[in-house]
Formats: sequence, C-alpha cells, structure tokens
Amino acid sequence: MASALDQLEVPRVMRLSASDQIAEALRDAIVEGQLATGEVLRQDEIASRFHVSKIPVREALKRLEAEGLVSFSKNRGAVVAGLSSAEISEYMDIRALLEARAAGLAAARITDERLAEARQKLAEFVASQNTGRWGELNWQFHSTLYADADRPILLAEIRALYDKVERYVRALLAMTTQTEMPKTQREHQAILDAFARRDPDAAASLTRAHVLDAGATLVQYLNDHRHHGGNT
Amino acid sequence: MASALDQLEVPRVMRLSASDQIAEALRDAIVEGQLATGEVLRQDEIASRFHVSKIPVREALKRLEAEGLVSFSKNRGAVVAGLSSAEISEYMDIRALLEARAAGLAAARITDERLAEARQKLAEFVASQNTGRWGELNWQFHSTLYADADRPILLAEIRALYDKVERYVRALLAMTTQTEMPKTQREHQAILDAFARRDPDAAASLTRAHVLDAGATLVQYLNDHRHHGGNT
DNA sequence: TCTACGTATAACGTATACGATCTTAAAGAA
DNA sequence: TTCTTTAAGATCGTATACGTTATACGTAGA
Repeated sequence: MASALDQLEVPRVMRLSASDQIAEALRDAIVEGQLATGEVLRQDEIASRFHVSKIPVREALKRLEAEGLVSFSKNRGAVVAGLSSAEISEYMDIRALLEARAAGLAAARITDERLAEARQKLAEFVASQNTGRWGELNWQFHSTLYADADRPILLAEIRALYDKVERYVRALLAMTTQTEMPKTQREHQAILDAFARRDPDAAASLTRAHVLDAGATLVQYLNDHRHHGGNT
Repeated sequence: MASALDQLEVPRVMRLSASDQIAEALRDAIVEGQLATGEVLRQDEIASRFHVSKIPVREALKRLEAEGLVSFSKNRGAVVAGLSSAEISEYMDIRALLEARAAGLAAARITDERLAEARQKLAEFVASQNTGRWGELNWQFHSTLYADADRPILLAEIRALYDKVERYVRALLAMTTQTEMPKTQREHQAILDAFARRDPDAAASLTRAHVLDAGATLVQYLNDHRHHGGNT
C-alpha cells in the first residue's frame, strides 16, 4: 500500500477553530499574569487584534468564564476575574488533596524511565535562571511525577486548579526568589526521593505539605500586601 | 427617597442573557439524562426552539463544552459528552476526596439549626416516592451538611462533579430501587449521626466511604450492562 | 454487484449589521 | 460651585447573511 502520497505532509493549517485559538491565547495571557485582574476585555479590540469578528471572541470569553478566569457583567462585558485570598486558600487546599492523591497513586507504580524524566525536569528547574519559566518547569516536574498514576481526569483537574492560582504564585516567586526557593527545592528533592523509594504514603504526605505550604506562604503574602484583603 | 415607585415589581424579564438561559436549560437536560450521551445538538434546531439565533446557542454550547458536558468536533457540531466507566470512577474518586474534606470541616462547626435542616431534608428524601427527585433531594441533604464548612469554592467544585455523574447515578437508581436504597439510607443516617456528634473524622470517613461505595456500585453496574466498556 | 467518484443538501463557523444599554461629559438648575 | 439632567458616543448582545465543510445520494466504471 506504500505510495508517494505517504510522503506528503498535509499542512493542516487551521487546526483549531478561531474561538479555540483565541481562548488558548487569552487563557495563557491571564494565567501568566500578562492581563491583570479586573482588566476589561473589550470584544472589538480583541477581535481586531486577532483579525476576526466579535463572534469567536465572545465564544472564547464564554469558555473562559466557565473556567473561572473571566467574569461577565450583563451589558458591561468581561473582565479578568480575580481571587480573594480566601478563595486562593480554598483552591490550594483542594490542590493539596488532589495532588496528594495523584502522588500516592503514582509513587506505587512509577517506572524507572519516568523517574529519570522527573529527575531531569527537576535539574532543569534548579538550573534555570529564567524566573518566567519557573511556573512551567514546576508544572512539568510535578505532572511528570503524576503521569504513571494513569488518571487523566485527575491530572486535568489539577491542571485547571493550577491555572487559576498560577498568576498569584508567580507574583510571589518574583518577590521571594532567594528566600523561599531553597526550601521549595528541598521539598522537591524529598518528594522525588519518596517516589524513588516507591513510598506512596510519604509521596502523598510530602506533596500535600508542599502544596499547603505554598498556599500558606501565598495567602500570608497577599494578606500583607493587599491593603485590606479585597479581591475583584 | 421613598416613593410609590419602590413598590413596583419590575418584571425583570431579561434577568439572564439568552446564552446563559440556554446554557442552564441544556445543562439541566443533560444532567437529568433527558438528552442522551452522543445525541447531536443541532444549533439551528435549538435556536428555533428557544426563539433565538444560533449565536447565543453556540455561546451556551461553548460554556457546556468547558464544563465537560458536551464536546465539539470541528465543522461537525456538538454532541452530548459521555463518560467511560473509568472516567466515572475517576470522578467518583475525586468526589470522595472533596466531599470527605467538606464533611470533616463542616462537622466541626455545624450549627443546631443546620443539623435540623439536614434532618428535614433526609426525612423528605426517605419519604419521597418520586424517583425523579432523588437526585435533587440527595444533593440537598449532602450540601446542607457541607454548608457550615463555609467553603463556597469547594462546594461549587463538588457540585460540578455531581453534575457530571448525576445522569449515571440516576440510571442506576432507577434500576436498583429496593436493593440499594436501604443501604444508602443507612449510610445517610450514619453520616448525619456523625455530624450530630460533631465528629469530623467519622463524618469525613463515612462520607468518603459513602461516595466510594456509590462509585463502585455504579462502575460495576456499567461494566455489566455496557456491552464491552465503551463510552461516547 | 460492488467500488470510486461527483454533485446536492444540510449544517457549521464566522462576518456584518443593528437595536439596546451603559458611560461620559456637557449643559442647565439649585 | 455643585448637583442633576440630558444628549452623544461607545460597547454590548443578538439577528441576519454568507462562504466553507461534511454527509448523503446518485452515477459511472470495473
């Protein structure tokens, strides 16, 4: 059945619909903190920036509203949603539960190859000087560890939670570079060691503590720096 | 500032945007199982049924896609999303974690009034002959118990998980009415008793077991009745 | 009869258009 | 001056319109 057609690379332009592409781009911008909380998302402006009409823009915004990243007010459009410190605390608490579960499941079954991969990611993280990439490297390290749990939905839920708080974590990391980083990396190493021992209970409890610690640090930082704990 | 105008009830016909109303209606129909898995959701048909154009319909469908209740194929439109038994198992596992957390938090701080309210809901549930309302009554009982946890986001996450699996739970309940119901109600009573004792650990572990048990029963039922474990 | 191709029809995704609502700022009243 | 009113402009939410893509069916050839 081999033929010259097998060699043809189909360009497959337009892999995603316009609304999906816009949702992706806006999500990235919000998650990375390029769009600040409360910023108004004017449909016509976004439309012309992407060279499309408002229709796919609105569909993208509706999707992001469902994801909790933007919020609509009737006849007043969409703004980038923000989280109060209480809400962030809740999300980190839920993350701790889900990540501990994923860690416990994965630690019992992680392969040597995956372990090596996680080691590699952690080394990249430690070596990285680019603070802008820390969020991504941190995610790659943890998600690699969770991969052998073989729980795609659990992983997706964790990722969704990650996206909601990522901007706040970034803001904190940008401040406390040398203060917090060694502790974070010690925790990472301890988690990796627990996985290497195939110790599910240790992996789970260290992961839970790691996330809760990050959450507590984050909430304290926000309560200190936000004048009186508002959100919007 | 008082005037006769204050007494006028504004009809407030357009309380929600068209797309939000349609999203609500479609979500209810999917969650209640009125729209079967795989059913095609034709935009023009839905639009004419609601007396609107396709635009708000598409926005509603995009929102439901983000919620995981429908799925789009490019240029082929939307269908009601389905879950494999593995996916249902994952969701129930996550529910068990989150509901146990909510139960543990709430049991420590539940008020007498709330406890009475939960007792009332459970009595309604036990007395109800209308199997169609069981899903709602079950939710009301559990969410009443969780209310004093004062964790709105945790509660919303639990609700979202509930919505994803509700149709499958319903399908099961419709079958095994007399077999499973006494056990379920015994578990409900035990949970309520744990709350009454303000025993967070018992409330959490009983709730976890309750959800996991429902999940296991559900998955077993589906594996027996779905010819060879497919989804869609 | 069966397979491959071509055309028709239906549905999708998006652009354009338009009334409705909100915002802003100027004009007028206190 | 300061507060209220009002009119203009901007932005939203949705209807209509249109090109594009998938599916179904009929037709030609083996």
